[in-house]
This record gives sequence, C-alpha cells and structure tokens, in this order.
Amino acid sequence: MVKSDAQCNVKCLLLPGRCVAGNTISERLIKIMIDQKYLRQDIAHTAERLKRRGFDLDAETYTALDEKRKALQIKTQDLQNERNVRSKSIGKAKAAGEDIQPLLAQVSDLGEQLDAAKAELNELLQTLNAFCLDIPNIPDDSVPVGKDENDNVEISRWGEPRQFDFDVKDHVDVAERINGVDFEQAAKLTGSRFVVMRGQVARMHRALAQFMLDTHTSQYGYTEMYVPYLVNADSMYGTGQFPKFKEDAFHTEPATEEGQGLSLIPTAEVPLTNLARGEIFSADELPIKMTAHTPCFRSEAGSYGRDTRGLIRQHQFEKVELVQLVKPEQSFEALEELTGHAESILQMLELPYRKMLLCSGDMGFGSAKTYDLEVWLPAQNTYREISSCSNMLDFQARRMQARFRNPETNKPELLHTLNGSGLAVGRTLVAILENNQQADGSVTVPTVLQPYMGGIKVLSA
RNA sequence: GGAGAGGUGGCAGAGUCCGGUUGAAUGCACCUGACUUGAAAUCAGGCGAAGGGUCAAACCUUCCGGGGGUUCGAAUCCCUCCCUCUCCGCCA
Repeated sequence: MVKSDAQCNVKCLLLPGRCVAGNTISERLIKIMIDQKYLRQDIAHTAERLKRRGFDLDAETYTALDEKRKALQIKTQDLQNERNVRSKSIGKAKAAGEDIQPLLAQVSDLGEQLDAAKAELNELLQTLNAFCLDIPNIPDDSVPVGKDENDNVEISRWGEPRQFDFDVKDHVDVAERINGVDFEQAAKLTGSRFVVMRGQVARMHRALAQFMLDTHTSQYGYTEMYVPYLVNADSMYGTGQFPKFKEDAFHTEPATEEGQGLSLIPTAEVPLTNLARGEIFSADELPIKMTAHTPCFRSEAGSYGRDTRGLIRQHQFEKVELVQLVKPEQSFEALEELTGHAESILQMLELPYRKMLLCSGDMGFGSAKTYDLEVWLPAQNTYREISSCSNMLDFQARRMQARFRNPETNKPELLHTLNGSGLAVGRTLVAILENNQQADGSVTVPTVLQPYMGGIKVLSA
C-alpha cells in the first residue's frame, strides 16, 4: 500500500548531493539557538517535567546564560553592522578615487572590539551548547512518573508461557547440547561478552534476521537499507549518544592528530536516523519508514557482572531496526504502529511476551515515550527486554536539523523521529532456544522460520 | 597508494586569475497574478536557511564544503581538514 512511497523515499534519501558533509562547530552553534528557543517558552514547566525523569534543570543558570547571550549577540551584531557599513563606504570612496586614509583611521579600533565581542560570544555559546546537549527529552504526559524499571506499567500480555514437564535448561545449555555456541572460543578470539555460533544455531540466527527484514518490508512498508557500521561524531551527536554516553560505545583511533575517530554503531538507529540530518523533506515524502539489519556494538560500561552468562548482553549483537520519520502530529500514532510491527514478529514466532510502558525514570535519554517488549524466558522464569520502541518527538530532529516543509506555512519545521527494535536478533534466538526446547535436548523451529532454514523443523545435535 | 580536477541557492551553472554596494548573473523547477471555456504557451511579479528584532512589519547579523588566517572589507587571497570526480596502481 505504501510501496510507491517507500520507493520514493529511497530515491529521495539516496539522491546525490543531498548528503550534508559533517559539520562541526558552526552547525552546533545553530543547534543551541533552537534549544534555547525551546527552553525559553516555559522553562518552569519544562523543569518540572524533566524532574519526572530525575533530571534537575538548573533554570537559573540557564536563564542567566541566555540573557547574557542575548546582550552579547546584540552587541556583536551591532559592531558587525558598523564594520560592514564603514567598509562599504570605503569601497565607494575608493571607487570614486577619494582619499581613504581618514576612513581607515575611523575603523582602526573596531576590529579589536569586534574580535573581543565575538570571542566572548563564542565562548558563551559553547557553554550554552554544552548545557543544552546534556538535557534529556521531556517525558510525554502519558508517561507514568517513576524512578526505575520497577515503576514501569504493564500494558498487555500475549501468549501463555509453556508448562514444561522436564527440567528447563537455559539457552546456553540448550545451545551447547546441540553444539551451537562456543563462548570459550569467542573469549580466545576476542574476550568476554562475545560468542561464536555454529551450524544450525548460526543458521537460525541468520534466518531470524532475514525473516524480520522480509516481514517489515513486505508487510509494513519499510524500505530496507544498508548502512555504515562506523559513523562520525556528528551522527552520534545527532541521535543523542554524544556527548553524554560516549563511554557506552566503541571508538576508532583518530585518523590524524586533529581528525576525529569514528564510532561503532550501538544501534542502526544512529545511521538510519542520521540520514535525515540537515535535510528538508517535502511534506508528501513523509512518513519515511526504514529498516536495516546491522550488528550493534556496545561497551556495556556500567553493567559489569550483569548477565555475564550467555547471549543476553554481548559487546556485539545483531538487530533489525525500525526507524520512522514523520510529521509531528503523526508521531504518537506512529509509535503505536511501530510497536505493533515489532510485536507481530514475536507473535509469528509464537513467543509469549508482555508490553511495558516505561516510566519517566527508566526511559532513554532522547525518548519522550517508550514501550518495551519483554519476551518470556522460562529458564529465568521472567520476561526480558527484546525490543524498545520510542517516540523521540523532535529531540533528535533538533540536534540533526532534520526538517520538512510544512505546506500550511511553507516553512521548514522539525520532523519527529521514532525507532524500535524489530527485534534484537540474539535475544530472539535465546527466546526460541529456551521456549522451544524439548526433553531430548532438541529445539523445534518456529513454523514461519522453517522456509528460511531449508525446511528444517528441529535443531538437534 | 600516485597524478590531476573540483566542491556556489531545489537543480543546472556564472562569478574566483585582477578582494569592495554579490545572498550571489542566467536557465530550469516552483508559487501568485494576467490572458484562456480549461490547459499549454506567453507576459508581470515572487521564490534559500538560521538567529536577532517587531503586535506584525521594516530592519540587522550570519551562511558560497568544515575550520583557521590575511584585510577596513573575502564566494574571491593564504593555510589546513573533509568530501566528490577522472586517470594509473592495488584489491573483495
């Protein structure tokens, strides 16, 4: 139904010349201007809402900085104007063959004043920018106020956890019994939190990603994308990983002394969403729905000792990501849709899950509203996160300057971005291994996956 | 990796050697109006972004790949980084 749109989107995204070269400082100076406008509207209310997620906005500092900025900006612009006017008159005088010397004398000290004002303004802008980049997104009013995952609200459940008449093994035991994983080899090659998969398990891992991609493209109108796994700093700023969460990602060494290193993507959300960076879409190009299957790399700083066994928490894992770029008024509807797309994968794989609405304190930095899908893991006797679907509103769009032209005003306006896992492939594999295990150690292959595995119905040693 | 060419508005494409009223000729696209039964064609006008400012305007500042420098003044000169293209080499 959206096929033609999807095709158009690819074309638009891939049009040569639309890619904006990575800008650094000047681009960020613009960003903060907008952040300020945003904050200024109602700073007390903003602070109150940010508090719900445990963030203390220092409104006084902000207001003081902003007022200072305003004064400095006006001063600087006045000086620039004066310089421009005088320079022009010098040009005229010179063209008329008049003596320029007296005019030059008049401007002699202007340059210094201007330089000083500019430097001061610049410094302030950097401060303000840093201040604004650390502010998380504002939770939507529909988000329950809470501190941590214990305050998340269960929205729904799907499927019945299976009753086992034998001792349930965890996915590591299940996979090892059919010779499908080898963590020791991975540790030899690289270190902890990596895995080597082999044979039918490796194949099922691949099949899962293929199945997910095919479903999202053929059923839900997403355009399949192939994207870089290494991105520059601007991309990481754009989606909100930088500056606050730099430690969570892996980075390459800078290529040159001054050059910035690249970062391994922690999720395909980064490259997919940043496709919109610096772009102005026409209204009829939206919504843009993209999906990609990529590896994801996370340093897992701060999670030492958590989920050390098995595939749950790896430094490298695969994910099929869903990203949507939509008009502002459509984003909440789009979040429901996108979450539904991820849910449908679990349903087709017949994996019991529940849908959680994250509370204000448990949401990601850039999200205004997030649903987590948690799949049932019998060995852990609990539900574990397998997908996280978020409406970022214009949070990322603001950082990226991702806009569309509103036909009503004919002006560029920030669009809204959404993303969700559809699904995390490694954890889906875990869920199948655990939920579909048999007493004899074999694992049944979900029906929808069988065509992707040459008709194999059971994984066995 | 070696050699060369180039990065200008939605697109195409001048300007850059010899810096000055150039946010930027021209063409296309687009919008409005006139003409027309309607359309095409033609004619007239408009048509980048961000920030400041204003009730709204006027108006001001900034932006010709990024950063820095020279200058009263830089799209134009200098340095540097990034990217693109062509040829050679190498390679999946």
